Amino acid sequence: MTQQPAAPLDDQDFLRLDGQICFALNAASRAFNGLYRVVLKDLGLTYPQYLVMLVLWEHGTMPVKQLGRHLRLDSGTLSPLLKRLEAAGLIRRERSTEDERSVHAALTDEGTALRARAVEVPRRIAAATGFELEEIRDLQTRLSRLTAALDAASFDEEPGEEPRGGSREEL
Amino acid sequence: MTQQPAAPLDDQDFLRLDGQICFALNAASRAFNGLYRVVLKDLGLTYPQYLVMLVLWEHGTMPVKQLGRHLRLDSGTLSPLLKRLEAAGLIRRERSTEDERSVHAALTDEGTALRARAVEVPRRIAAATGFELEEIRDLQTRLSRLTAALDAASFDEEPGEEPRGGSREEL
DNA sequence: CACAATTCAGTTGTGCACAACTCAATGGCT
DNA sequence: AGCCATTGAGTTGTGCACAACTGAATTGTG
Repeated sequence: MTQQPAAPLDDQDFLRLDGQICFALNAASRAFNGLYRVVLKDLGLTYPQYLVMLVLWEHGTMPVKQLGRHLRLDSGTLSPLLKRLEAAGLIRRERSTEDERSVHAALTDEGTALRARAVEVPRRIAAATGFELEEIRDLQTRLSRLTAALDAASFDEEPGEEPRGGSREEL
Repeated sequence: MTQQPAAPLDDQDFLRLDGQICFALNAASRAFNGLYRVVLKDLGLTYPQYLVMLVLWEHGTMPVKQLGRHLRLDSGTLSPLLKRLEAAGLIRRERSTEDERSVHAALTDEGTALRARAVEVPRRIAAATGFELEEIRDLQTRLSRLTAALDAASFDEEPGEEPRGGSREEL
């Protein structure tokens, strides 16, 4: 758009460009969040809580650790979030008997029942955005590649970190 | 990937797909944030603070309101953020004399000087991700379109909200 | 001019993200 | 068996996002 064919980019251009892509991704994420906030209000869920419920609806009872791998969240985020879901009566948390360090998140009847009302969420989102399935798929693929690249990059930039278990499951 | 040519998607598929795109965008945003966190640590800036500084470096002194339009943030987010930037000595905040409701954010000498160290940030990010300029541009365009669509959608979904000034400036 | 509506920054309260930490349970190693 | 590093969940503290609100300054209208 503003780029002339033969004009080399200077520092100012790079900073401006950097701001643009940062901003675009940030804004898209927040805009998405905002739309879901509106749609999910009926269900009494926040966006991250919805993501947790989606995983549980699909996979059933699951230890917190594994939930964290799926959603790429650590216990510092999940613990209070799950506590709120439990307070809302949607899940139960029970210590594993075979490994008492582990806590399993399980759907309550109420949590299971909520799924019936959640099935309309994707429709409402899709209808609101007017996006084609293919378009969504394509964007998702690009974002996943971006995430993978950024992960690897963060890892390299980190001075001396421990390997942090590379066997992440893809959702 | 898992989609068969002739198989119609049922509710479960839609929920799973919804989880995937939500998750992908969320994860990408956080991964980006994480990489910037590492790179920006040297400058003593967080990612949103960096975005604010980028705007000020490019445009100079600017009222909080306008900053909010650029970054799509309201005073509830900007006020404490700017207070921290002021505490760090990077900006000054001064009430406008012509309109005492308005507060202008201005760079201090220290804030201006920080730009010299910030010019390497985009290079480090670019080097870390290995992305081509064109690829970044393309993604940015898609995300901007997505944001615009989501904005319009949120607006339509909102039961009865006030117009909320539609003259947003594009960064 | 007076008064009501609007605008702007700031505050409060809730929830998420993440680093750094605690603590108990576990598993490997001698 | 005894010791110690590791693992898993949770807590604490900081910062961001956003809704709802406050209060002061300004603007519009009669």
